[in-house]
Amino acid sequence: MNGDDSQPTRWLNEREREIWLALREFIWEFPAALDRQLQRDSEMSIVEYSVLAVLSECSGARKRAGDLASDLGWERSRLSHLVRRMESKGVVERMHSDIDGRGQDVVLTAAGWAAIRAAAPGHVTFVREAVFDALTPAEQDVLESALTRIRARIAEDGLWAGTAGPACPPVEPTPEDCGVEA
Amino acid sequence: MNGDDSQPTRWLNEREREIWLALREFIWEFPAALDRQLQRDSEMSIVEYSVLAVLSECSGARKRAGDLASDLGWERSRLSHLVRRMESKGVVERMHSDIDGRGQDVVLTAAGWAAIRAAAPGHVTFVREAVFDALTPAEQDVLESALTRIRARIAEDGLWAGTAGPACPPVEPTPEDCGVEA
DNA sequence: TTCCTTTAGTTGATGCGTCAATTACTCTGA
DNA sequence: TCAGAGTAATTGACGCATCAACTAAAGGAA
Repeated sequence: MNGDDSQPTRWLNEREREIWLALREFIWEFPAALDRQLQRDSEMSIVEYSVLAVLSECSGARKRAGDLASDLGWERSRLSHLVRRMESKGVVERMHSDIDGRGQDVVLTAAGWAAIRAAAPGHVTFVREAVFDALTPAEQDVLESALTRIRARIAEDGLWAGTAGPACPPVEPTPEDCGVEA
Repeated sequence: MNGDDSQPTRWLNEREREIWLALREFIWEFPAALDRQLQRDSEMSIVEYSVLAVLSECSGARKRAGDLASDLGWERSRLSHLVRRMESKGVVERMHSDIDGRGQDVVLTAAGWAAIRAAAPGHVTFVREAVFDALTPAEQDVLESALTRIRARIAEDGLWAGTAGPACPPVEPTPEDCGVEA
């Protein structure tokens, strides 16, 4: 796909332009809006939330740094920098792995648990009200299918990088599972 | 909307979680994919492209910095930093305004024209093939309507910042309009 | 064991966006 | 005509992401 000069460029028509502008605005503003909601209500960024969320879902609230990075679809170094900053805020800790001398585990602290438990309801409510309450189930299906097809097209071209993993847990964070007091 | 603790949080169910993960991945990866395509094929970023695109569509390929910033939905300072970098690459120039001593006009140079004319076909083709060729017209309508409603919901909450303007011209850049040779 | 390769994670340099402060100019009203 | 308020744009500091080294440990083969 693309890179073929033999055909004249098919420019967008008026209707397509409208749709494209809506899509374009959406992809720039929606992530920023997620960030603003969390910053406003919970004083954390969406990326910090993502880390806490993934940790809260794994047993012992503890995970190898590399696994965490690949769950999130991030580079190791991005996670490393972020974990350092989060450690200084006291929401996570680094502990060296029992099984691999090179490894570092990232662990949720009690403060981290408190932070994710406080932030999750507001975040999920925001997503539910902004997205799910705004769309019928049929529209939700079309949306998912459309986005998935767009993704597949771009992946064919080798331009879809990440499996920007789970994160933003739609399920309730349950410290009990991990032996940490709520 | 939001901020109401009186009702229990409505967590996402399995189906909603699936949809949310698809949407979430999409909003993080799609902008990055646009950037990669332009970087790969035209050695420019999507934000540089946006500036060139807006300029290419205005008469004289020249526009007040402030107007340009608001067209793009950006802060003035972001544009100022970017224009400085682009000026050093030779694709735009700054000239002080005739009508307002405080003002600066940003002007497309001949090299800037060449750059946008070379990049636009590939970019538009990428968008067409990734988005429009992947969706039926009915799906395109649902998509636009869904995104617009989500946007409206978030705007009610005061969390939708920008009118991330036009940019990424779906129409062919035409230097003739501006009295610059192709 | 010893050497070599691979892997885990960190670090520092760089680039970009945001925010607050600053400069320079315009506009308004006494 | 001049003081004060408002506006246009720039600048510098800071936070975060990316990339290219770099350190340290694991794994494999002779």
